[in-house]
Amino acid sequence: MSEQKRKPLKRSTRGQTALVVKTLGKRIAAGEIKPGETLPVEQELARSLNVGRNSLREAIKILSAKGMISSAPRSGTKVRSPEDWNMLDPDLLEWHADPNIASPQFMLSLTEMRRMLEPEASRLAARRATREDVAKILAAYERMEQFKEGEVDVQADIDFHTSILTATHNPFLANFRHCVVTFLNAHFRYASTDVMATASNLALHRKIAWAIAAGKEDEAFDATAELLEINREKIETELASLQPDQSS
Amino acid sequence: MSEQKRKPLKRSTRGQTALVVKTLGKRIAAGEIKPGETLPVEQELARSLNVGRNSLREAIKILSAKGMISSAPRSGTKVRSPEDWNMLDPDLLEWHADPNIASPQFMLSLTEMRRMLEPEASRLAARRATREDVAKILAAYERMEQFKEGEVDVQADIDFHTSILTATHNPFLANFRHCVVTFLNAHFRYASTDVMATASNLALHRKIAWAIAAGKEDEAFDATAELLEINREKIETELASLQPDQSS
DNA sequence: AGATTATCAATTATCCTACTATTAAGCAAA
DNA sequence: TTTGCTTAATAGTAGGATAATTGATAATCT
Repeated sequence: MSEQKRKPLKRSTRGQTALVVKTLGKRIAAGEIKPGETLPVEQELARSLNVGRNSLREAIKILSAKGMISSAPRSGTKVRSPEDWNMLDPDLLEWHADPNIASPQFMLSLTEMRRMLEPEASRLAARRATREDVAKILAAYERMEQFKEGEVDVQADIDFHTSILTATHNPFLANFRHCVVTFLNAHFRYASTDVMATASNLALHRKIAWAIAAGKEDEAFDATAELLEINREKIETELASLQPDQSS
Repeated sequence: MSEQKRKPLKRSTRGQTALVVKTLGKRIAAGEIKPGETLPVEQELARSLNVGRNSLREAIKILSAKGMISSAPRSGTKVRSPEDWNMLDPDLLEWHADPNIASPQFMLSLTEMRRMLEPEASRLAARRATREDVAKILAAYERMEQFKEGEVDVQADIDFHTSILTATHNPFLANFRHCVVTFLNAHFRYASTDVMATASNLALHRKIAWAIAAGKEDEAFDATAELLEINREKIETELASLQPDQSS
């Protein structure tokens, strides 16, 4: 028995912290652990999650950095109020977009943000895009075009809007791309694909790309506003059909 | 001396991690440690910062959560490209607004965001504000009004704009308050106070508050747009005077 | 009795040591 | 030059010990 390996456990030695972050983060985002509630004490929580105390603590620190929880000696670790959460953090966006968690309100709020930012972003892109920026936008559009009606390349759509945001050369707008990515991925899961893959949808994207490439600021703005307006209407009817009763 | 306590070191037992986060975060934000560069190995870095390895690791995890660095065994911990940083994180905003770090470009980008979001936010506030929301907005305005010409209550100004963003009942817009807070604080440090404490500035704020309270969406939008437009012009002239040569 | 102060105990914060798994880099063989 | 193996450097994980903070409780004083 001297050669006994004695560790048949799968016990991955890597990614423990990230796993705990995701587990707790999703539970909190889902409201499973409510604001104001106190988490179990370190030792107990670490044991129940099958990780060492260090891994748990590092996960706790990460969630604290995202504004979801706060710790203090003697008081324990508590879930903070949702208005303190950094909702624009990529992880929080992803967790909230989870099919089991995402609310219509979440999607509508994202849509509102897009309608405020993206038309103006297209205008700025038309003003400031470099040759490389324009090339990326056009390349993304061409990938969208190569798909037939009824099909849809979400990644191409994402790249299209992301490259426009990047072309504004405004770091905050560029960061907003996470919202767009989250929204489009979630929308793709919900919506019937024909919503995104219509000929008119493609035509509008082309109009935007050309306007930016030609430096026509107003046209870029208007076309983007039109695209998002159409999008908004579809979202609202889709969400309304998902839960027809809205009156309380 | 036999009773020497042998711990004359200040060695605070609290806040080590937060201190390391701030130290490294600011260094990275300032470009002192450049993207792609590798940090010293854990042991060495912990020693040079006078903290234990755990505290350092927790700080590293927090900075990773903000997108500033990434770690891997054998490769070390590297500073990521700025486009990966979560610029909307409150800490990153604060670090970048540091007088020794903040660039005119940073302030202009923030101004751009404000001009895109806040007029529309005022419109939404006019549409959705509850009685409590309106009360907070009016209270903040009254505090601004109580100051005489030439003086300025930055906190009241911050509360004014924050309460409007909250009144939109859009969690992403509400989160944008960190940008406004950062901007106003930084602006207050830079600008001569008379820029913010003019009678016309106050009058515009009152117009906004009343429009929201009365539910007049278009008026709220227009007044906010006007306020920010005036702001933008002042910012641009201020920044231009700070560094008159822009040609390369 | 009511208020103030002192004590206690629960909990996180920090530090330390040991061990593991990963992987870049160096080296040898084909 | 390419391929494959070995090695060593590094972050990841674990668990224990101690310190400091602070909410709760008991004790004391007015």
